[in-house]
Amino acid sequence: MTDESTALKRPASVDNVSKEKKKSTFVEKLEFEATQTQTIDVGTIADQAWDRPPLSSGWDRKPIIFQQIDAQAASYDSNIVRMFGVTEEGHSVMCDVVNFQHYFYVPAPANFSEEDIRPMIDSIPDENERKDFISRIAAIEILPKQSIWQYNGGNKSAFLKIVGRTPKDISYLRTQIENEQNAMHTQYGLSTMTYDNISYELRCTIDCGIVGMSWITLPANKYEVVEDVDKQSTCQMEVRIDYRELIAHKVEGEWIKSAPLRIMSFDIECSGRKGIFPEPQIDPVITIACVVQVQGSSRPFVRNVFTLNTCDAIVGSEVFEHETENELLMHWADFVRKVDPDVMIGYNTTNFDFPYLIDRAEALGENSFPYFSRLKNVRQVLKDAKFSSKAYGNSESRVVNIEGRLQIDLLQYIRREYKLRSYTLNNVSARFLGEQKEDVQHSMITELQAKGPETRRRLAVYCLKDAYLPLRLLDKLMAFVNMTEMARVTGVPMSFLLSRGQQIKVVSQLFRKCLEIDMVIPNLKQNGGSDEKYEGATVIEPIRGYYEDPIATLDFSSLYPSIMMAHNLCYTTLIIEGPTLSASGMTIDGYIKKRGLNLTPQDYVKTPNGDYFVKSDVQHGILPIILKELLSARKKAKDDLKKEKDPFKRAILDGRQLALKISANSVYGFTGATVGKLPCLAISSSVTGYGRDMIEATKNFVEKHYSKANGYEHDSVVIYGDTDSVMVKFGTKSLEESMRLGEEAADKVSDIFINPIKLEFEKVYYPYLLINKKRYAGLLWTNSNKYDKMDTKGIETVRRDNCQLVQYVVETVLQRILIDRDPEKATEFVKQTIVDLLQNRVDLSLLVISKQLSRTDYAGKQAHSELAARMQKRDPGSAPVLGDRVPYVIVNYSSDKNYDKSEDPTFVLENDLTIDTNYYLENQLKNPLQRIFEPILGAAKTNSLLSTAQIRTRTVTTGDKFSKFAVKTQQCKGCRRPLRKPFDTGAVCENCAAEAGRLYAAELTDLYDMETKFGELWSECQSCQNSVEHDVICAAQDCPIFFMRRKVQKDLDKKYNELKKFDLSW
DNA sequence: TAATGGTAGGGGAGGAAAGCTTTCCCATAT
DNA sequence: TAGTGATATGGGAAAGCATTCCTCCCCTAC
Ligand SMILES: Nc1ccn([C@H]2C[C@H](O)[C@@H](COP(=O)(O)OP(=O)(O)OP(=O)(O)O)O2)c(=O)n1
Ligand code: SF4
Repeated sequence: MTDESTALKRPASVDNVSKEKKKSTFVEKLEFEATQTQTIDVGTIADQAWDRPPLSSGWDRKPIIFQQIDAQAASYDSNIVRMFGVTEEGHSVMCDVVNFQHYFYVPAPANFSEEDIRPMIDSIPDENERKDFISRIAAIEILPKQSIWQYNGGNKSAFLKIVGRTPKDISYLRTQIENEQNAMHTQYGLSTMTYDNISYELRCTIDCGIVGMSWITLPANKYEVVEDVDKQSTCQMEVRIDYRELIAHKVEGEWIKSAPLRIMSFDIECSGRKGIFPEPQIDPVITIACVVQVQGSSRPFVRNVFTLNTCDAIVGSEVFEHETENELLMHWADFVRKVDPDVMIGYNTTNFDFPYLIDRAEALGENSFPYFSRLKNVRQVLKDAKFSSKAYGNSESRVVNIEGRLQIDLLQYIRREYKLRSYTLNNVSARFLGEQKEDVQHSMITELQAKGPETRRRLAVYCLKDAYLPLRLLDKLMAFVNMTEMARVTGVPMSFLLSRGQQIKVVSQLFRKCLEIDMVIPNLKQNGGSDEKYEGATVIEPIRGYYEDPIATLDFSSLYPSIMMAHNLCYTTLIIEGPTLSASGMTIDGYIKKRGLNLTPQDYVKTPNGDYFVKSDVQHGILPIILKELLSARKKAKDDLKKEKDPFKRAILDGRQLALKISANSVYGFTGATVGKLPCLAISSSVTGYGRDMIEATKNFVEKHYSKANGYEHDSVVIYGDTDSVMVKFGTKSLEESMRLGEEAADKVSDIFINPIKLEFEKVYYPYLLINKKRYAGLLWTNSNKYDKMDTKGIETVRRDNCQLVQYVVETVLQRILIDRDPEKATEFVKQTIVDLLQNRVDLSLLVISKQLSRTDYAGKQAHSELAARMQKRDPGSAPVLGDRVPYVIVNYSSDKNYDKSEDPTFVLENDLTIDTNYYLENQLKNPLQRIFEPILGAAKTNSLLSTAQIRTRTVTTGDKFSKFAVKTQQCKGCRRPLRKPFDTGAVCENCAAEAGRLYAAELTDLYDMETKFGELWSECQSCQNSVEHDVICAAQDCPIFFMRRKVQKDLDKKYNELKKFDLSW
């Protein structure tokens, strides 16, 4: 779509170039190719350096080899599967996979043959219904297949494969057959149980062996080229191929490589009214910035900004100015089509940028705007989507279809992969990129936009920076690489990784494996999901206390997956569930005979849970195979981790192996998911049953073997253990000795169990503070020379539902106790902190608590949910929504309920509300500290440290108790006596008037200190915003600097006023 | 055309329930 | 405006309060 209407009013003016001499450091960072700043062709943005490489002639007679980025059924109503991808040279490809026919299976009735098919269908009484049925059928075949329940009642081997054309046909046919009233069922005994209904999005890719982000070869002469005039897409190559002709490459050898994908990151700015979040019906889009980079390269090759109204030039970036918003939007859409990105990324693009652009264009009546996908005639529309899972929480989003372009919203990725207190771009970039990001409020954006080309330039630079950050995050977090790996290992398209859960990954793998061995999966009727729970793992009752001897930790590696592999637990190997067998009153022998199964007692095992499974030499389970693959991918990741030295990269690699571990554990979880596609509690509860037996056996073995009775110096004690681990006190004081015993014990225990079950000696805690189940801390040693780090589990240092002050204090206290071994120093620190807190000297940012808003219908009132509701009333646009974390502080208020006292930190700053320091002492600090100190100092000392009375005396003696009243009743600056209004006009009372000179000087010093402090903060912000010539306008909620700057500013104002009073009295 | 891995567990907060004390009202004795 | 003895005592209901227990919720360890 060429677009003459997006004429640029004016190329970036030449005058402005001179200003570039004094550009900020950020802009210099942005600068990469001076040639790119030349003036731009008016009217069109064709012929740019960013065009894809031209096709060589005769390409259509050679094989097409490309990396596929998205392969999904084109629609519910068609049998075309549409693939988009990129070749190694960077050519864009769209390939329609044709002739694929969707299908499902039904067990054939007894003694059924080809000849019976027609009469059976003819038995449908209603003529229209029959015709409808027949018209949707493409074919029916009788095929030998096994149900995955082969031993558990489903030992049919002949299946009818019902072939339709489109997913819609299949859905119709299935509904007919599953209906118990249907004549084929009542007259011919056709089962109403259907098999192999996988979501149509995956069906074809599974059958073709295509996994997410894999390479495809379209052999020469096997594909058909779509002529330019008929092209539906904007891709360079548009072809069609029969699904049987394409070659899907396994991800191995050379096919591990990646195509040069184009990633475009963008960000938009909207003007807003004061205190109101921008609304697309009213508030215009004023700036859009884009940065485009090839995956894997280190430098963007396009940077540009689309502005409303004029804007001064920016070195290293193109500036496109527009007179109207319509032009701006249309020009941007045109740019997207021209630069043709394979991947579009940003921060919160799913819930903000894309919906805003589309809604805004609609509000402006710009109907031709929402066409920036790779399909020319497909409109981009918004659809509401909900996601709900225990692990990822509940959330709502508005998704937009952009055919052929992957969307990666970094916010969503980071939310899933990293547990953070706050997910604002400011906080995320501070954490991962080590730099604060200034945050400009919407009313300020409006001001910048209104003033002139220079401030608009500032806005544009700000927007550019925000557009570039997601790219840097993508790179630094290796998000694209990790997602590619996950898509390839689990087989799902990359887009599923952010929009779907764990189930779909398991389903994808399960169906692939079943297809290979001719097995079919029943479609269980969704019976509303019974909320049946089963018994999980054992947590050994801890022997609580503070241990100054080394505690060795033994841990089964990948416990549940290895149990499933060792005992061959799978759908395909289940003979019968324990409860069912006992209900029937039969013995297992009797049952096997009755079923006519050819199994001897050596062929199967009974799990601790009482269920029976066949051994792997009879039938090797599918789940164990899947697990093996997942674990080997994990092992690779763990090996990379071992090699890496850089701490940040290690953290990233750790995340990668963790994601793979969770996927493996989710295979177990999937069998226990009663609301899932294929629950099988026999498997999941057998797994946990084995696990319980194993931890018990391990504990017993260790305690029995390492005992005086057995010739050792001490009796060992297992002081704690959770699911797959035991913490052993061997009794020795020597670190080396405990490590040696740990190694040895791990080997001995491993020998008891079947492969691949393995107990590993992991680490020694020394010293070790065991507070409670799932709560402990200790110094972690993996070698006896130097401890690795302090490790804390479950306690406040790793939790996000308290304030950072608590985290900081607890962390410091633990360090002083565990590392310095100096509890005295720890108590001193606590005392000082409490004094600081009660005297309001603790920075507000340390007092912010945040909790996730995880539902819409809370049963009771909660601090965070009530605050969210109040904020909703103040400004609906900026209030937290489902799935967001709500930051709040507890302030003094007339109610004693926390849900009344919670308040938005920014609101607190703006309205000068006072913090309820007592809450932070009593409800935040006290209990966690008590739990730590008590095992070490004893109850008496701890109580005296933390008792209210003691704290009060300590605090009062330090004075300054009146500071919080200072605002209300004016006091003499000298003696603090309340000023008597008519007599004492100035800052000091009559009595102190003589001393006024000295006091004034003291005040001046104070003021000077504050000004210095403010100056420091100010210049910190200026360096953050990379400009010393501009005022600081940032209001970043997560930045501690912001809070300090505001507080000092307020204090300064107060001081000025006080000093003014001196003037009066003199 | 729905889709959502599992269980165990600590700990904070709110709110109902149960228990205790105080207050109030009434009947009765003097 | 109509009706008025005064006082002490005990019992029981109602009200107020503190405590306990349970449930919800968050987030974490496996
Ligand atoms: N997200 C998780 C984490 C754990 N588990 C279960 C299955 C695990 O096998 C078992 C033990 O958990 P670990 O955290 O010790 O993890 P693994 O033993 O699987 O891996 P490894 O110990 O090798 O890191 O708990 C689970 O179901 N889901
Ligand atoms: S407050 Fe200052 S340091 Fe913090 S993000 Fe804003 S500009 Fe940067």
